Amino acid sequence: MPRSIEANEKIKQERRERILTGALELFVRNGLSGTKITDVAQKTKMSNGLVYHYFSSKEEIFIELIRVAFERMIEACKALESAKLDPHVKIKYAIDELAKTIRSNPNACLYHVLIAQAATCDNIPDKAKELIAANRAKPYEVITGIISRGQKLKTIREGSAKDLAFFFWNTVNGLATHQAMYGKSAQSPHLEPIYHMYFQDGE
Amino acid sequence: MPRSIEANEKIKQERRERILTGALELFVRNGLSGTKITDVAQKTKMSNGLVYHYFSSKEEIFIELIRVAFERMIEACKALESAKLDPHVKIKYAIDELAKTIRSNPNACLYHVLIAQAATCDNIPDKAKELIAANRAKPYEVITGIISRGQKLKTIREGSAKDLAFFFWNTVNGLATHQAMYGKSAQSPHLEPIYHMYFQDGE
DNA sequence: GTCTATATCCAGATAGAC
DNA sequence: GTCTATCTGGATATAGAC
Repeated sequence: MPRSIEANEKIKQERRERILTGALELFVRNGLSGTKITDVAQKTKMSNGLVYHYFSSKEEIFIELIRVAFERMIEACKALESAKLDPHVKIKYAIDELAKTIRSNPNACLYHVLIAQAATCDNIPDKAKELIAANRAKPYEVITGIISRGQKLKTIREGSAKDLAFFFWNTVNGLATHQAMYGKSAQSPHLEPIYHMYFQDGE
Repeated sequence: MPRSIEANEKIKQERRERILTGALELFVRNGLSGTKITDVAQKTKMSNGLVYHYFSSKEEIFIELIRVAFERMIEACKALESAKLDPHVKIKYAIDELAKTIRSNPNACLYHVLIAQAATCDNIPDKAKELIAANRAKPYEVITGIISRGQKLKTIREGSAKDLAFFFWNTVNGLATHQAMYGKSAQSPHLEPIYHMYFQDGE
């Protein structure tokens, strides 16, 4: 019965997805240790045991989420890096796109918050720490690089490019956290104040 | 023996302080549910049971920390509100003072982070939620008010005062989180980019 | 006031039926 | 593949000695 093997594989993937999506929201709201397997099971309408059929432990779910979060983040960074845009346009584009994604894609939003939170936590699996250590710098480097180039061209304000990159990601984290907390009901802040950090007036 | 009663009272206060300080750091790094009473006991060099002599539960410690955190925050807000400064000077002053405190006072810094984290969490005691609900808006209102007045005087950029206040506190949270994570080893970002959100060049 | 020992409970993870 | 029942460990909180 080759047909059913294929179908099973599909179910398997769908189940894993459901667990990951449900756990993501719970981890963001309650943290790793604050989330019980029972919570994940309830949220995904599965039994306790079934969750363990797809993941060998709660931590494994967490690690997988962190892995995917960085995978997407790094991918987006690379796309941004290689885009054919002037640096100052690129920065504005990055802000706008990230804000748009955060507002329209709850899942992507939660991934941002997960990374932000995980980076400040001590009691997460070693594997997750390794992933964070290995990937954390990349987004900062990309933004720092773009800003530096813009500064050489005088289209981005002078000042420490690293600091500007820090505030860039801090803004993104803040928007994501805000959106994750208040959801659609929240009025999303306008981004003009952020532009002013990077660009002269009239840009 | 009235002398020893007095002395005991002093010990009691000192012990409570030690527990609160130790727990604060642990809660920030590991979250409420990620922090075990044993961790608190170890960090404060007390026995497990002694901690329970001063606080009836882990959650009570947490609630007390949230209470103190807001108490200080609100106090600082009121002081700022009633200061005799032009609005735009006041905003710059607030940014500078908050940044300075965060950099030089690890404890104050952790209080900022605790509030920021707690506000996004679901699995905290009801009492803590109430405290957050009751106090959360105040700091935003204060900053929004100052900005509005500055905008009327044309010394602060136009735009949604609420949004500017949002970015204000997001910046503070980001600086505090950064400082709490990397401590003294971290290079603290320069604040010029932040000023640009609020003030025209040449201010 | 402080400690050790322990009761109790709950969450993570497994086993085995269906 | 899915469920229920259960084992096991560890964490909260308490009791009682000093």
